[in-house]
Amino acid sequence: MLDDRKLAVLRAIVEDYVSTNEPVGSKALAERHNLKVSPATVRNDMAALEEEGYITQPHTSAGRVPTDKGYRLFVDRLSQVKPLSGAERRAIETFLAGAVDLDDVVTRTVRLLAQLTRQVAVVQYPTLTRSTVRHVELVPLNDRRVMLVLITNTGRVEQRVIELPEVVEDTRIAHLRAVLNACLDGCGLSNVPELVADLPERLPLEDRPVVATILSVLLETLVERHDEKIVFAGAANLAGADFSIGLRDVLEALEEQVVLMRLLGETSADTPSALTVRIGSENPYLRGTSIVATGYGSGDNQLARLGVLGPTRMDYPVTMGAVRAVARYVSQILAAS
Amino acid sequence: MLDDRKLAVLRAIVEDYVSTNEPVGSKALAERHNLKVSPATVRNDMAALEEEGYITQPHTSAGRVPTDKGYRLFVDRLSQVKPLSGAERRAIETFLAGAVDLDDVVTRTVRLLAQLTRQVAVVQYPTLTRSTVRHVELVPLNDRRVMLVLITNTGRVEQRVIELPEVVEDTRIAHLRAVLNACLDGCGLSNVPELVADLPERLPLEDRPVVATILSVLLETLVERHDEKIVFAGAANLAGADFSIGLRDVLEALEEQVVLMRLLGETSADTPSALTVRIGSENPYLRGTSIVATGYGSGDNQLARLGVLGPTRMDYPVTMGAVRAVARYVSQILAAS
DNA sequence: CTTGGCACTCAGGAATGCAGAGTGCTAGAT
DNA sequence: ATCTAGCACTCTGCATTCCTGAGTGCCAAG
Repeated sequence: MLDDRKLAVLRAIVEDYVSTNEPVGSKALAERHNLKVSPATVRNDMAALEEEGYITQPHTSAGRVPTDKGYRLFVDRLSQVKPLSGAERRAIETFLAGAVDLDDVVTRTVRLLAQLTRQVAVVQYPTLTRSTVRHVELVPLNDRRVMLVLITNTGRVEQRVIELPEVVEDTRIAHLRAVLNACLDGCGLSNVPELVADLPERLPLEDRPVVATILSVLLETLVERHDEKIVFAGAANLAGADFSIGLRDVLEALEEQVVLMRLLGETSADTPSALTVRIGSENPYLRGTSIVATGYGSGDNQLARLGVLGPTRMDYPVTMGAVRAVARYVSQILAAS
Repeated sequence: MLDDRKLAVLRAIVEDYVSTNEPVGSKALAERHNLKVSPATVRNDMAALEEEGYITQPHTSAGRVPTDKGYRLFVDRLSQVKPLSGAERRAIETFLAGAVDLDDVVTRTVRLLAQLTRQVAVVQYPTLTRSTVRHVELVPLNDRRVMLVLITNTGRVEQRVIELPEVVEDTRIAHLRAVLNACLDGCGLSNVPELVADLPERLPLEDRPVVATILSVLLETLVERHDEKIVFAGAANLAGADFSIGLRDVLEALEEQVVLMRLLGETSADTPSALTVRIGSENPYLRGTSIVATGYGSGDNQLARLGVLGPTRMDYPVTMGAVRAVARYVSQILAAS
């Protein structure tokens, strides 16, 4: 049904439309991409492509525009991910290498990606699930309150203020800290609940209420925060773009962590580092936008996801190249620290 | 030059224009605000106001629109800050009370303010300058690296990974931690530089390179980060509004911490909790927008600033009320913790 | 000082008329 | 069987024109 030339025509339409933002007609197409056939022939092919739903015309006697289905075919079969230039690679490397802590890595990454793609970049904070406890710290604030600080091997720091059920002197706190660290140091976060389950029973009776309070906060910290945090940058890039839906809706979605999480999607279990591309209506949460995302993290230790969001009319090869490259570099940085 | 009626006319023009977004004419004005004079009289007053530069007409034979100078007079002399409703107050209180840590307080505050004002809200993280050291923690990561964690009495946690110049065993680290805490615990952050100045000299010779490294990072953390962090929310509210400058410029400014800081402005030394209103061209960094900001923090311990940014055509009394109320509540919350 | 009257101005919408790009179809060429 | 050329047709976008209504400024009278 779709011979090689028709595919070439589709590819040409996508490329031209993406770069010019104007419906592309048969004549211009035949000229610009030396297809060696006449506009009339191209028109026939276009009619066939339209019949199949790959392209459409905004109105009679206008050029053609790719549909979501057309972009999908383009991404799957007609395009190649475009690698970054050497200069870009070096820029990424030096920019990310300057980060001082995890927060900084994430912030720099998201800005970098936004600048590179000229779209909105989204980065999820590394999940705690797969990381391990590096240190647990209890800091007395006054005699009824302590601050719990949890440090992971990925450099993430979680903090919570805990109201104690009774007055506790600093020496007892110091002792509890030692107990906690002995119990948890180096353990995977996902194992923490079982590891601390019988902890109260192994301690003197008078410590149990305090320990119970502390543990409940600790567990809460783990489950509540474990992959919620997510940031974006490059909203300014939305200003020019035109979405089928309102700009307002897009901005609202960006500020809603939950929606943003859904947009980035799940890392598929088998191929976590594969690029996911969701085009227009394929995306149930924010139609009219496209998303290019991928997991990051070193090897089998997938940490979280990052990607970009933009209009359906997007330069997919370039965007995919940038997302993939940034994911690799940030994985590398995180693995090193 | 400006008698009472002329001022009343100006107030009416501002109020009508803000609510309708259309140039307001003499006839509509005389009707809606029972001024008890005829449109012709109003016209004369308008001519005078225009002469003085308080209002202007977009084109001949259109109604009048306030100028920046007009808004300024309105804010200074013709309007009263509008307090929030009881329901709003309760909503603020419960929403902010649910915060679990400083990060959460700031995040909730900025969202709340955005929702309340339907503008873009901006909140600066509490400054370290006036806060005191609650605890310094050194966590060994491996034999050449430690993580420095600095906890302040405002609940803020700063973290840095430090590369040590030589291999250092954990016991030495523990000792250094004790020394640092003995030296700094409870001290104001601004005093830290002088307090640690002679620290290397008071330690055995072999510890000095390590201590020097740690201290340099510590000092860096203090100066670099001390009031840089700033967040915003409610960008979606920009979608409808029309600025004299491009939407893109506004979004870009919002993502630029430095610009944002400038926009919020300095807390004036004498009246730190006063509302600052900067209107349109009064604002050198982002003309065409207005900013309503104030300091927050309890009593004489001013922590930082917060405010909102919106189009010049803004409901100042309501916005000012919301900003003031939120600043008070967040001050209260922070003072309690 | 206020008011009513009046002529004047101008933005914005509706109607009109092009010009150009692009299409679909058909008949002929390869 | 496929490609090509030609032609009539359709439709947007743009400029032009016209008209209406809101709003003004000025003046003379109350």
